[in-house]
Amino acid sequence: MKLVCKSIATPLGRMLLAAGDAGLAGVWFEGQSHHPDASTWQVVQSQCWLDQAAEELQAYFRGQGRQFKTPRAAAWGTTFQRSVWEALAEIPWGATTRYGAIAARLNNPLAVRAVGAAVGRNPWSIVVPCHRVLGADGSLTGYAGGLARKQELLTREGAWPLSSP
Amino acid sequence: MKLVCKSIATPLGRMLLAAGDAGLAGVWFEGQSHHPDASTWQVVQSQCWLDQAAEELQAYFRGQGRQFKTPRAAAWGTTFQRSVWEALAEIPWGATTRYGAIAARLNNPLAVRAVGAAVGRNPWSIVVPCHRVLGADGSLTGYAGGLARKQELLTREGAWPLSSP
DNA sequence: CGTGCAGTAGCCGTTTTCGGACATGCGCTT
DNA sequence: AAGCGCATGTCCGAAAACGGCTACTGCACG
Repeated sequence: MKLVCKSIATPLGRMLLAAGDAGLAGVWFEGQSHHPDASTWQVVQSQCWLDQAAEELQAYFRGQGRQFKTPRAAAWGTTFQRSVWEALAEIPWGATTRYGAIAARLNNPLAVRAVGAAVGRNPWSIVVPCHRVLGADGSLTGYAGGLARKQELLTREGAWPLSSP
Repeated sequence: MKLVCKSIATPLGRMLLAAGDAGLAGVWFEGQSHHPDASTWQVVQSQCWLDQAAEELQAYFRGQGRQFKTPRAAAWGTTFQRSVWEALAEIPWGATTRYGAIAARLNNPLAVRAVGAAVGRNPWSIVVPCHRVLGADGSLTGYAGGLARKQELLTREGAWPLSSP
């Protein structure tokens, strides 16, 4: 699948958006870990899904958008990873969950660590809210874009610091 | 690259031809070793390169065609493998060469064994005449389509048994 | 006696590493 | 004459290492 991409500015730094014909392929912070190799993608000014996603992201940062409706088209990922990402996508704005809870939902309660690894490779930063997953004790644990961004995102959503541990 | 394919009958068994937009992608005996996974290719009745190659193959088997002019478009292969396949393509009808000779031509005389491995993965059976490569002592050594076919091809070209070892 | 913290040992999918096996041929030893 | 070791690029399988984790343990404090 051929991908096109464009970069946008956000309050948390520049982000790169990528899309194919079928939908949004990914959203990454510049320089975050697990950033894919974008050298073969074609940089464009405008594209259907890119524009829609950019618009929704800006709305999110203005506090005016609480969910993303741009269709996603996974360009990578194993079966397990995709099932984790799907579960992530269902966490509503302002809510949080735990790695263990996701593992349990997948009927694989012992695969907690594997879930952590999969969450870390979520290709759609913010859009698929991997930042809403906390450790069993409510700690931030980790974030591919850096813990500072994770905390900032949760604060903006009023989900940090935790009210009820 | 999207590939289309079709199967044809030859005196040595059915063969599968595959092609992309730019040219012939490969020709394999049914069930030969290193046969690629064709399950995602679209089977077609007719296509520019497929038709030309099929015609040339039939002419070859009738003894009326001694070289193939259908353009090839490699869909796989490392740099090393492609250079080996290019060298193979230059062996004329009725002639034979040795694995060592090819390695020498590539300025890599020690890579004899690697040449053997690469020859074995030649995607264009017959069209790129990997059957014209013999062991240093003139033995048949191996053929992805089976030694019987290799011998039959060489016999048809009057290159077997060897006249001058 | 609680409480808190550090260390530890399992859990599981993915990634990375590693060791052979090959469509060989030359040179050297037995 | 037959056998062994080595050199080369690639693929493939097995094995090990590596994480955005957790629950449990043992120990040091009040």
